[in-house]
Amino acid sequence: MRTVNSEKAISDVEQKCADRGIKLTRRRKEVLRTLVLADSALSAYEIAEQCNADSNDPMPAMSVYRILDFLRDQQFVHRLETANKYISCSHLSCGHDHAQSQFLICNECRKVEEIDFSSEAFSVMEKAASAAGFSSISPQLEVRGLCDSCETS
Amino acid sequence: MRTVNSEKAISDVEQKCADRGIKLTRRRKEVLRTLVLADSALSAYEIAEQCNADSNDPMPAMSVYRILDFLRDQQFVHRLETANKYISCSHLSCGHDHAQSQFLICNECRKVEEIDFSSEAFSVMEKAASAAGFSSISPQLEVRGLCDSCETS
DNA sequence: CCCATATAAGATATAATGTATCTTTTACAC
DNA sequence: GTGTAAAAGATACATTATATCTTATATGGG
Repeated sequence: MRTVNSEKAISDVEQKCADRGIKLTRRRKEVLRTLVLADSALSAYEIAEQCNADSNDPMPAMSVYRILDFLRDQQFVHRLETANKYISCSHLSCGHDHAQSQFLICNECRKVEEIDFSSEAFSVMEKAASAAGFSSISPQLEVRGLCDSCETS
Repeated sequence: MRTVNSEKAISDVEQKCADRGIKLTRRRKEVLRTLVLADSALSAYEIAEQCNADSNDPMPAMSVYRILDFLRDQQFVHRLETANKYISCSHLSCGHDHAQSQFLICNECRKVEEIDFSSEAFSVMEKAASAAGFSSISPQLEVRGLCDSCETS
């Protein structure tokens, strides 16, 4: 569990919500905390399960989906389209915007790294896309692969 | 419907199967033909539906999944992980291998283009991945975006 | 303080996608 | 023809997600 900066991340999110005039309700905080503490990306039903493990007030899966929509709108959480799973943004405590997000996903251990590709890589891709008749490309990119430790083992 | 070279593509696949000593059965050919004729990527259940529209011998969805596994093993078909859909390989009639496949997917009209990124783009990404602790990355890449005609409209 | 309103959450049903497993059929070598 | 292996059929179920209607909570204006 990534406990070290978790509470700071959550209070930073609370601050951001206050700034934006939106509410980080108890339920929303539960979902966010679960994702921030998780070692890996979680499915919506896994999130519900983990929330319910710690609490006697069960979180229905439907609420998780609604809350994930909210958290994604606010860029606190990302959806990994290739995995049907959700992960907290790695920039919860940063002051600036992170419109772009690129993920490396290990096919073996499912570890996920959120990285920043160089703008060079992005412009190379945009050029290729443009040549193929695509005028713009999404800032979220998911690249599957093998992490170093899974590669060697 | 992309009828022009469809029959050629299918007979080329038949030839490849013969060369590889594997069977392109009637059912497998039905699924492949459906994908080759399709204007867009299809879900497994859409494939079943389309096969059944033309035939009075119903294709169960489970068979579609099995056949898709086969066709993907043989690289005749790709699975779009970000869309949970399947699409025929655009190189069915090529003689050489296509271990790599990159897709541009329009978020608006769902059009899919299979392209070849420059090896330069790939090596830039590999470098970024390596810096983040990933020793190898998948040759299949899916990039979402907007195609020219959806962008302008 | 109380009510009206809006937002959030709860509850239920169901759709869409995919896997597991066992049985039956078909193709093919002998 | 018969035995074997591959393919297809059939059934059940798991997982992921959406639709919709109801109930609860918060918040601002009288």
